[in-house]
Amino acid sequence: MEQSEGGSKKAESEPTSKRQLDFGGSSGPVVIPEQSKTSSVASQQLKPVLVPPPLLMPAQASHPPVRPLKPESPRARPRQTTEVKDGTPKKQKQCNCKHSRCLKLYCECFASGIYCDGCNCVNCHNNVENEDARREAVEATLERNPNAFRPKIASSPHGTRDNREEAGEVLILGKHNKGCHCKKSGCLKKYCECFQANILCSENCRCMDCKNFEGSEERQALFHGDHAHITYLQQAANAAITGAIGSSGYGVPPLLKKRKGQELVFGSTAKDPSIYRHPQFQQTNNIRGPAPSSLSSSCVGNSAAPAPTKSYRSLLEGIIQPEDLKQLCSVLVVYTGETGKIIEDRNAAEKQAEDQRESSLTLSTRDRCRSQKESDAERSVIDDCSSANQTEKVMPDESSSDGVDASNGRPMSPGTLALMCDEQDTMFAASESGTMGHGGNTSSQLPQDQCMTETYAEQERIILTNFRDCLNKLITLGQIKERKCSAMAQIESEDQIAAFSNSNANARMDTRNHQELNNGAPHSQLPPVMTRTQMVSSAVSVSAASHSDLQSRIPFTAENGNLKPKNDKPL
DNA sequence: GAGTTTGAAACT
DNA sequence: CAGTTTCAAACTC
Repeated sequence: MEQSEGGSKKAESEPTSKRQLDFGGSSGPVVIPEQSKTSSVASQQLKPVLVPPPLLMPAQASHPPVRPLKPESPRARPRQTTEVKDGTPKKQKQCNCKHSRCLKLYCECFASGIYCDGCNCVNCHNNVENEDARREAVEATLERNPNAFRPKIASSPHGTRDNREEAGEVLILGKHNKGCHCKKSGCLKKYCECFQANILCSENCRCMDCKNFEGSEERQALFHGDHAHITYLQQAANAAITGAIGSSGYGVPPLLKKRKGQELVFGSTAKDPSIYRHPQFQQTNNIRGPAPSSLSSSCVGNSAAPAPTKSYRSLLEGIIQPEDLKQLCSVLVVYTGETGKIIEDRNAAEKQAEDQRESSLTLSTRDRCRSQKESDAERSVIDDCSSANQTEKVMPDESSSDGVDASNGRPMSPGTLALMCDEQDTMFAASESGTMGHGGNTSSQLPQDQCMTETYAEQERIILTNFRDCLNKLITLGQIKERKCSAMAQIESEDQIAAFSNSNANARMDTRNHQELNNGAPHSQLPPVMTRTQMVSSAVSVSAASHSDLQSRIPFTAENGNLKPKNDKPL
């Protein structure tokens, strides 16, 4: 090992000026200004802080992992932690390295990209005076791992903001890039980098007997009690961990314990971890909490398969994607165009009729009644469309291809425009121009204010009614999926128990089952699981069906920007 | 504060 | 890439 070369206890010898340390090229750290001292650390010089680019977010900033905002172990040695409050480091960590010369990632200062300063290390080379050695060490480290100085905690699109957690002043966002590999700590101690960074373990982790997942009773307890309570719960957690580990090794429940070189019985070979996103697939070891199932408790992963994601996932997550929403919005936009077309055509017809009658009468109440009747009829037609059983899909740009966008001069209500917010780029401008009419001649195309109001109301009613139906369909689909997941989980659990009770049993059956499930192939005992594509297709087809059905039922077509009755049907 | 435990990093 | 060793922080007593 590299050992002492004349202990240079550097704390007194080093300047603490900000410096750009060379971390080997563009990936090197960026100096951030020395933090102003706080009263609590007035006696301490803050180190020049160097963080790898990109600049880190407060909650995930340092590398190694930031200290949790809460809880801070009551026994934590005060001098060691980099307390972060409101993103402001209050105190720099001081390492105690003895054998690494502070030139390896063992050293938190070095790993954080900062010079040692005021540390208790021995034979430190992580200072200006040993810049060459330090640079070599940095290069060697980067050679081993190019991301060595990058943040370990990546913000995650799947990060969760759980109300309960937020209430407990804990923000759980991001995930560990490499994941932890804890075996004995239950990921509820600061040994665990995830826990230390105040994040949930993720599918990147290969930990055993993980309790650092959303819904974990132990974990929640840690974040909700007062300090004494936390201590008590920590002890309880310790007891739980100790007891769980027992003589049999890791705290994986016997039924679920992973045998070395063998897949974890439950779902270790699942290709799609999203299957675990259902709460019923989340870890519930020793938990009788929110998670309704007693399935897998271990987040033991497998190199071939990521461990389950442990944060709560909506039933519709993975089914409804942003693009799906966009599509749905597009469908709504189409409806807007269609209904606007209908209404405008109706108005035009009315106007024409009026013109023909000319000076005879003013607009009669009879027309009003007729308008109302028609709108009711149209609404019923569209409502009907919601349940149409078609599978045609609607492409987002279909509205434009139909020539039924707002550029045709159809009025759009503010509410409808709001619905179209996601279509701003392509739709909003068009709708604006549409509102203005061709050539911007508003007065010549728009009906009277009263008619506009009625038009808006009617249009919105139609659109929103249809949208409501779509949402109802989605709810139904989610419920279907929930039921299937529940059934699946139950049968899975029974399979495991049976497999383990049989000494010859192994994980292959479960593996196969999971593969089947994840491939959407029929489970031997289960109805086929609806895949995301199927769900989305179904959901979208609700809209698409409505749209296409609407198209076929609406007695108008848009040609050359003008509305014309289909088949010369009379209005 | 000494000793132990733990898990990441480094090494083989 | 898996197993082992080294290391320093976290933790216990």
